Amino acid sequence: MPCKIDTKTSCATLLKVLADETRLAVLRQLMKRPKHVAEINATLGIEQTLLSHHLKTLREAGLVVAQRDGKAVLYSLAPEVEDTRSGKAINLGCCLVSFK
Amino acid sequence: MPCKIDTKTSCATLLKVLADETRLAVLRQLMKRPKHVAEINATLGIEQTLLSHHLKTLREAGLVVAQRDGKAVLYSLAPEVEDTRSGKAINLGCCLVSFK
DNA sequence: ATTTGACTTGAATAATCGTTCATGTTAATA
DNA sequence: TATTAACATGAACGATTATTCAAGTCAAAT
Repeated sequence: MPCKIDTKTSCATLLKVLADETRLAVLRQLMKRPKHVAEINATLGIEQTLLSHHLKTLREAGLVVAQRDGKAVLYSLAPEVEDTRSGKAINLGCCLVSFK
Repeated sequence: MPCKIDTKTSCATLLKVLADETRLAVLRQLMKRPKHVAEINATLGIEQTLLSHHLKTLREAGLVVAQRDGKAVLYSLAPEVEDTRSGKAINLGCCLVSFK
């Protein structure tokens, strides 16, 4: 499935991806720096398979990108949604969600 | 049910309220000015009873406030979430959602 | 006092989403 | 090349959420 950040994708659809405790926590971590799955999960403490599903949701929405790093996978915030100014916000195109 | 904008309410819970096409459309209208239910629905074209349910959700989340006006009801953006600077954003406490 | 207009509410159903479990993939190591 | 570590996927199930339908409230007009 392609990236959801295009002209067709509604703002509500993208906000829905953001509107989850786990996924928000992941994004907040990746706003600081790229991390491996295990590292992300260290502070979450949920089942790895569940995190994997959430990461897929984030990927398909175009909010994060994954790249293999040995037998691990490194996740980072997608460049398209990165807020270069503050580094504390996520740019969904339709709206900007800024955290404190 | 009380207002959901308090310290206990998670950001995800509030974002979930925002993450709906209809509710977003309503908020965008109310960011401009207060409106009656019928006026809100004029541009939405959904069943009135359905809009009423969405308005309830917005009310319970503390995003909008309602006041009777004759036999109509006037809705406005809740003062707590209003962004006094831009007038184009919604302040959820945990984060600020700004539109273009 | 009844009717009408403008909305709200509750209950039932339909649709979507999150979680779990079993299995699959990929890359390094033995 | 078999094994293990790190992660992904698909299907099934349970929990939430959206939508509809029927009934109810409240204020103004008749």
